[in-house]
Amino acid sequence: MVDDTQVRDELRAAILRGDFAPRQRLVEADLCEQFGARRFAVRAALQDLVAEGLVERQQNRGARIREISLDEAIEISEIRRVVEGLVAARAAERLTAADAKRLTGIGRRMREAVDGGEAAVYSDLNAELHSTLREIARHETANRIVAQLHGQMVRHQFALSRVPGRSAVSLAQHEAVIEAVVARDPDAAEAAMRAHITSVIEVLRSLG
Amino acid sequence: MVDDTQVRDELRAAILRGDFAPRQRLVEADLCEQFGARRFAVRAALQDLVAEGLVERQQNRGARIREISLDEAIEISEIRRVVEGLVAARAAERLTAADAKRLTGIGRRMREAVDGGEAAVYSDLNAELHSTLREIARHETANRIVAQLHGQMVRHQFALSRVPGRSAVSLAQHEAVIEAVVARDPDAAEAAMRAHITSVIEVLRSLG
DNA sequence: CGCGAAGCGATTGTCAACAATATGAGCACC
DNA sequence: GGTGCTCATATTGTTGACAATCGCTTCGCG
Repeated sequence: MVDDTQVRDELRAAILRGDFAPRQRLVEADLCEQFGARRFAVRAALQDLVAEGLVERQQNRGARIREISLDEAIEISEIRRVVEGLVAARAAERLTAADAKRLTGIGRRMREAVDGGEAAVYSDLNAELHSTLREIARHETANRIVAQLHGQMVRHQFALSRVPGRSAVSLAQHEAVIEAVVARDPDAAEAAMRAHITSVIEVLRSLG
Repeated sequence: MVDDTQVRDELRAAILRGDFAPRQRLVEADLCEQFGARRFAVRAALQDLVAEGLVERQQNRGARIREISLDEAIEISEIRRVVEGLVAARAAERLTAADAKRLTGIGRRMREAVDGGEAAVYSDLNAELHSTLREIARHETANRIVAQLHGQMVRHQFALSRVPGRSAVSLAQHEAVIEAVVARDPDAAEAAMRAHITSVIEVLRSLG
């Protein structure tokens, strides 16, 4: 059976993968064919993705991929700065010995990836670090918000990763975050995470 | 004609007004009658409110008012602490002379309300202060998130306002926020707002 | 009397057809 | 050649009807 949450998840994955261009129209009939679903399910999926901020709808003109401007990407990053700061602080408070091992392992692999010039690997580790911190922090509300905002940023995230020399700067900041969390110092962890995302915001500004 | 956004807005208003109890079932047919709408529109409205976190749905068992536990209310307040901190800082940066006048006016009326023992008036002014700051900050993303989280908190907010001696403590904190914003000091404004919401969180914890 | 199966009413989930609307092409007219 | 109008077409919005499912009651059987 074709579950409507399945259509929603597949469509979201396709959007995050970059299968659709910003402002591209999402014609319901086409999506039905693409996902082998009924129009009813597609419609429900679209409504959900509107709520997630990935899709926008206009009365009688259907749905299209929402375009996130650079200004909005900066706003989103400003929120992420404070919310992920909270996540980092809380991870520092709740850290177990096993968590510490995981984090230092990610840090080591990050350094290896940067030294080896493996940009794609580093990008994956970046995602892994942030999501591991969220896992450690166990803050459901924060996780939901960060996940949603992250989804809206995918396209800009890609642009970020292509800025030359970015990974070296980013690596040092990530190591500072890991160090503070492993030291179980919430204030330092929050400050380090905020410093990291502040630098992301500065790069975004420089792209304007 | 009965617009489905209209049903959604009315239903949301009813929930925020406290017309429904937590965990109360929302039977589609009843809502149709109550709002004079078709089931189609009610269904779409419910789906939107699920996304807003006010309603929850279970397969084949329909929708009910989502109950927000005290723990979750604390989590939500932790997010609000950092996001409204950002809003306050940004309001301090963007403040105009007219804005300053509005804020000091709200502060003066707050003090009068507390001195006069008018709890309801003070509660309204509280909401007005926070929303005025959001207006001044003009941070769309933050506003959306705060509005959503605030909606989920209504019931607990009510409990808060009934804590004896709360308004005197709260007044001083609000005045500190206003003072810092009017002084155009972003860091002080953020700190003052965080201190304010920290105290809200402590009261919530004490209720557990 | 206890227990499980079957039936029932209430409610939600799904559908295919129909209505309403926007968009763009073709045409008359200036 | 340009401009505004009309109409065809593609697409979305809405409907009432029907199917599926749930929780509960009742009934049969040991």
